[in-house]
Amino acid sequence: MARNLVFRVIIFILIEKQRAMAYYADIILPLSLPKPYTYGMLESQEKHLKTGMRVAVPFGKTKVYTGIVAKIHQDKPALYEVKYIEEILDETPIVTLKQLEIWQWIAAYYLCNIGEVLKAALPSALLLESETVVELNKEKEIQVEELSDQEYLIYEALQQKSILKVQEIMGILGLKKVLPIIQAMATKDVVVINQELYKQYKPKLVRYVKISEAYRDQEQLTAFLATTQKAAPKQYEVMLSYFSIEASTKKSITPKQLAAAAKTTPSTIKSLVSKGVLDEYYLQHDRMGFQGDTAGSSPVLTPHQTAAFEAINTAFLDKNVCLLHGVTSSGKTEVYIKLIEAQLQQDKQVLFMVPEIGLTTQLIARLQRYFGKEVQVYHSRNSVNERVETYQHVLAQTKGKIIIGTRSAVFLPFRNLGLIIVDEEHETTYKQYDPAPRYNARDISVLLAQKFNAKVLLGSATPSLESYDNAKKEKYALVELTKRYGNVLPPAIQLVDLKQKYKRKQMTGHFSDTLLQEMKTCLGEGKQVILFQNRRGYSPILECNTCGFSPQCPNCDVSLTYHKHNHSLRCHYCGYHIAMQLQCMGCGSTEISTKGFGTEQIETELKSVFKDYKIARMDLDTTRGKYAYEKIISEFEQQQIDILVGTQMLAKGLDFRNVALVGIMNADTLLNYPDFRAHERCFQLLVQVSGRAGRTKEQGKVLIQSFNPNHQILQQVTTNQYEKMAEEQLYERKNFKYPPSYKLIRVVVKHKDYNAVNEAADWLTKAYQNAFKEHVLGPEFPPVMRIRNAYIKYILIKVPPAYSLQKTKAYLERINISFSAIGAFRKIRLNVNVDPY
DNA sequence: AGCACGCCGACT
DNA sequence: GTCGGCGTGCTC
Repeated sequence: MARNLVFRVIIFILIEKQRAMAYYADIILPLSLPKPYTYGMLESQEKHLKTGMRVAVPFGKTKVYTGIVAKIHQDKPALYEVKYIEEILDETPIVTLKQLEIWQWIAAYYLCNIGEVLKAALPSALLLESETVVELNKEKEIQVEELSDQEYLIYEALQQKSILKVQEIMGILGLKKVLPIIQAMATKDVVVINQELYKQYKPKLVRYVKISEAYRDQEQLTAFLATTQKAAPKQYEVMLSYFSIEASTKKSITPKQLAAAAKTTPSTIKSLVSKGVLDEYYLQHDRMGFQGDTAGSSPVLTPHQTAAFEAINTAFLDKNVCLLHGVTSSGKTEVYIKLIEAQLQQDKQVLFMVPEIGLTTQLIARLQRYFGKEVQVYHSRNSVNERVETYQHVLAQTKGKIIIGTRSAVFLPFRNLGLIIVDEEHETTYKQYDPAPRYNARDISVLLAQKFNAKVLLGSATPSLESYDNAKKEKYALVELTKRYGNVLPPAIQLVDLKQKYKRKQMTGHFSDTLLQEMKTCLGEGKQVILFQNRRGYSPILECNTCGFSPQCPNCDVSLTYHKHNHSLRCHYCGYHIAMQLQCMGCGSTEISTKGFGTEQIETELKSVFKDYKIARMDLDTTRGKYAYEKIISEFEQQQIDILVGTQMLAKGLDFRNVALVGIMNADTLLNYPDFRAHERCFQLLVQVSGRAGRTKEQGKVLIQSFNPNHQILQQVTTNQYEKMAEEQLYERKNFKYPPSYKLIRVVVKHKDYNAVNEAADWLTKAYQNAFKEHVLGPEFPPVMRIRNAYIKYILIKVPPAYSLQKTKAYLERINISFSAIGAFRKIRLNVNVDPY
């Protein structure tokens, strides 16, 4: 009896000890899962593993994913058996604790899963994925006769290519279900199945040559040169060139460089390498090296800029965020540079956020001129490997204290951040719409700065109403820069009444006589013109004059836009396109007219009026390639283009010296946009576009064509009354319960079945109304109610300022969970967008 | 997000 | 009868 008890106690202690020794890790997987998953680890792994490292873990039956360690603990999960971490992928953590905290915050605030945040935050090359690959089993003699037809096909393919991916096998067999076949072959030992974790990031290695150790010896070398001079004159040449390059530069020598210097081909060098005279070696190279001079000297500020600079510094003494409201071309950049300089002196990192990288080449060039290789650029147009390099530089603080980046740059692993500048803070590109996380990088900047006790400077000529409101309520500091650089006068803005012009037949196409006259004068003086029309293509609607039929997209609820340059009809939502129809698809009539107009049509009209001038167009269609933007911009800068037609791309801080006239073809489309922010947006866009005119001493001119020239917003644009506009709009927002007074949460219901969407949206609306009463709007179809064959319905929840946003969200999530629990609604796609603007 | 499992229609 | 479609549920 007593012995039994002792025995039991010993067993108990052993088990407890065992249990106490076991370590577990909560892993964030880059998938849309509600919470991290717990994995076990071996004792040897436990010693190395730290929070923030990447691990490879099996997930599901076939896949291996890269996850991030969120927590290491000793609580054995009671409800399931854990799987084990397959491999630790990092020596040191690549995600900092601060980043993990931010991820958590984003997931909670924007109502998404932390895995989705992870996917957005890390460069994809850091997230390896497994792929099932099949290889022939070399250990075994294969009896071909014993294979089935399908198995034989695979066997045959494996003779050609030693490793096949599952995808490829699907192609070979023309079948979707191939795994059972492969598994059968594996049990017969014909093939082996492997999980290939492929490392996506490859450092760029550059090949160099140097003289080998043996030939560093003078005698050896002289002997070699003596024999080569006659026998192989080319090789002799190469060696001479080698020494002359080595003498003049201390840098490493590439074979290409050497071949060029000796006027020979790489094969000569190859033979020198095989003779052992030259040695090849490799060095890791950065993909985005900055080669250029740094003028270094800091800019000299004008008195106004100095005042602003000092005001910002003073503001930062007691506020963490400062809004810099500086009119277009007031020289905000110089102020930024001064601020960055101050941070660098304290050895701090600086994040410079820009709305879109393609339009910032001028800015990058300017910053590089001052800060040289300290400037790193991070954006989605970088290749995946380029992004990894920047990520690692920021993490290790090896180089690049200044990061210029688009919204995803807020996810970089900063260590010692001192300042975040958000340029053009009103831009909507800071908000990510799809996929989740639907975050606003401007708002995350504020949070990120908080973590580092760093400062945020929001800069804009037309601040967003939220930021302006925050400044008015003294949550943010406000600094204004009201004078244009060099005291250039703001452009003279004039409205043109289209109603009258049409009535009096003073229109040529879409141009009023006033606009044409101004253009002629301007071009005659050798100046450039910018024309703005916020719609691409030739015309958005095609209509048959006989039957009224107009071609629609089969997948979306929109009419197809006519694109003249490639004679196509395109859908701007899903990319569907067909050839331009010469006959009506409904009745066969050839009388087809166009309705509405886009940039292409303006371009066409221009070409017939201004035959002697070079005309170019800048919109999504003409800026597709990696350097397409840059090309158009530099051509325009160098005045190879006289008239530039474009969409809102033109509005972004481009600095063209020689533009004297800006024409806005039609301001009404902007005003009539069905969105509570339409007026604010219209004002911002028009002011930004106008700012492109007259950036030198002479006053620029802006003409705004509109059917509704008395509209208050247009009036406020012409008189440049930002404050008045802001006050009025803020008042209206408050009255109609919109941001910034109220918070908005938009729930989007999506499915290909029309009725299912309606029913689901109705159910949800009722449930929300129960909880939030009159603060629920909708359900409502958006302007385009079907995209890519899926119907969409919106429900809007307005959260009053007095309500707790957190509680509202918790409630909302609970409703959404009960929604998904209803079988009939399970197929419905639901997404939640917090601050959907 | 995959992927397997299970149920149902089209066709050898 | 089978193949392959899609809806459903699970993955530590």
